[in-house]
Amino acid sequence: MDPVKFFKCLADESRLNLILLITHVQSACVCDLMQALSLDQPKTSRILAQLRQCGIVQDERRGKWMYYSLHPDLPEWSHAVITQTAQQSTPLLNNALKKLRALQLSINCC
Amino acid sequence: MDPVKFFKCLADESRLNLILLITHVQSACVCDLMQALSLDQPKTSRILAQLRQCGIVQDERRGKWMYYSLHPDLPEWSHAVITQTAQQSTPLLNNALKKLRALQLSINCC
DNA sequence: ACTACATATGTAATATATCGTATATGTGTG
DNA sequence: CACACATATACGATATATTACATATGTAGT
Repeated sequence: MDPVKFFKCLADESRLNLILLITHVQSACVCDLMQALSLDQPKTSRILAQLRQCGIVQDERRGKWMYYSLHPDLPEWSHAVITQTAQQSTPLLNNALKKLRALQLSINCC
Repeated sequence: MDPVKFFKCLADESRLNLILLITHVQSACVCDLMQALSLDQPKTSRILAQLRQCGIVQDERRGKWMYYSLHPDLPEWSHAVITQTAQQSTPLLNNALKKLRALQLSINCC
């Protein structure tokens, strides 16, 4: 994992929030993530693809849905950076996390 | 310290290497840093200004020279991220660190 | 005050990243 | 196989970041 590429992924509000949301809930589908952060679908998908290419997340298909989670082979140092950061809370992230958890409990989708 | 702004500072090879060099040697002047990384003077100075504005480093004048060091008020989480990353070694950084230490021992400047 | 040296900043050109929109792909269901 | 839904990608427009070069500022010594 190249440190510069890694930090570029964290250097954008939407990307960072997606990473932190996934870190908090272990695994989530695109539709829940985009709703939680009020992002549009192409943007969400594009960002997740970027994070996947970088090795930060992995995807897994379950029926129609794609589930994203932190990549299990993430080097320890980068994993540590992410968990350090996940403990920092911003209003936006807190709010999104609350929404995401509610979505995951509901039976709407996924 | 806004996480996104912070990670933007780390998301560039020159900026990251400057931060990591400073982390390793505690304190260094601009001329030593630019030589160690083979960067030109305006670029080095501009980057250090950027990092200062972001609260990552502080500067201190000693005669003609400006010394840069990590900012003492850096929040714990960002300090942890930097030290985590500083333990990762890349050939470029190792080489620059060796050069920087040699420069700091010499009596050429500073 | 003049000079040499260390560092900082202005500015325009260029490169890079991001976004919105349209469209494509993949999956399950009738 | 037609349709609905979830997700992915292509592409042009726009914003943002980076660089190179010139020049400015600050400091010490004479």
